[in-house]
Amino acid sequence: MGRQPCCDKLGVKKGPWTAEEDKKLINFILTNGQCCWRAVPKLAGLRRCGKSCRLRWTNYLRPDLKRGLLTEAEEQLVIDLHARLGNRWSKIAARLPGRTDNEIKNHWNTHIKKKLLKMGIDPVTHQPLTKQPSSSQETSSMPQSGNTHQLKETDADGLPNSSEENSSSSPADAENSSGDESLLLDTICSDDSLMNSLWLDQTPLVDALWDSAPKVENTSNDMAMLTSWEDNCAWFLDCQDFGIHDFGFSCFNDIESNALQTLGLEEKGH
DNA sequence: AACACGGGCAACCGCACGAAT
DNA sequence: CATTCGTGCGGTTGCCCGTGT
Repeated sequence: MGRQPCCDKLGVKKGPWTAEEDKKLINFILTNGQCCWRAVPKLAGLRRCGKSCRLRWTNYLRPDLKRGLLTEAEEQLVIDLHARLGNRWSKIAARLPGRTDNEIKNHWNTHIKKKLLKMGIDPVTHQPLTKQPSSSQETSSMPQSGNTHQLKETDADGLPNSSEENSSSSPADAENSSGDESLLLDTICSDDSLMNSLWLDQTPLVDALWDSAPKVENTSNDMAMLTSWEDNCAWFLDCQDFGIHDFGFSCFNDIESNALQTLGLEEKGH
């Protein structure tokens, strides 16, 4: 059963988004909410694929996005989550409100991977790189095998069993139970409360994370979050001319609780 | 100053999955 | 139950920009 393309390729614009298109999209979403992405381009007056609109919104335009480089703490959390979840970027991103899977994925590929390699850690398996050239080749030349293996051995949703995880008794842990690995994790996870939250599958860990982050501009203040976003998207201020505050911008007023809710739902949903 | 190269990031592509019909 | 549709996800690509020669 052949799938139809998500949109007719004819007349669909591709490539970088213009400020004008951004404005149109955000104006539409704020007016109508997120529903039926396929219809969005038409209704919003965009010559874009619905998919493209969704991506643009989720990865770049969402008001609750935290722009800028990942903090040290965020990076460490990503490393640790990756050790548990593998390349399930959306799951990892769900643990870092304000960050997108794409952003994390890019950051992983461009920064963290190298960092780990420098530290002598295999970014795929999270095992210390072995000296034998053949085995290191093995590990790095089977991109997903390690991860898929890990995934199969974690929960269906890829998250650790709360009770078992604390005692590092998961198979994945057993797999990674070399001294070096625990040393790495110890180094990474020096914050006990943070790690407890993590393994207990509690979203507030991110708050702890942000609180512990040295240069966090938003101290769980949603307006601060908005402000930082506005700082990064000067044009967004223009959108106020469209009457954003009139049509439901309040939906972003309680970003943190929304994020927590969303995360809770997501975990149940997946 | 000009060119080549590499890194970083935004965006696209194709597949998978779940809901709806 | 089979099929269709919409969406989400992960991998990959391509462009832009900074740096080195």
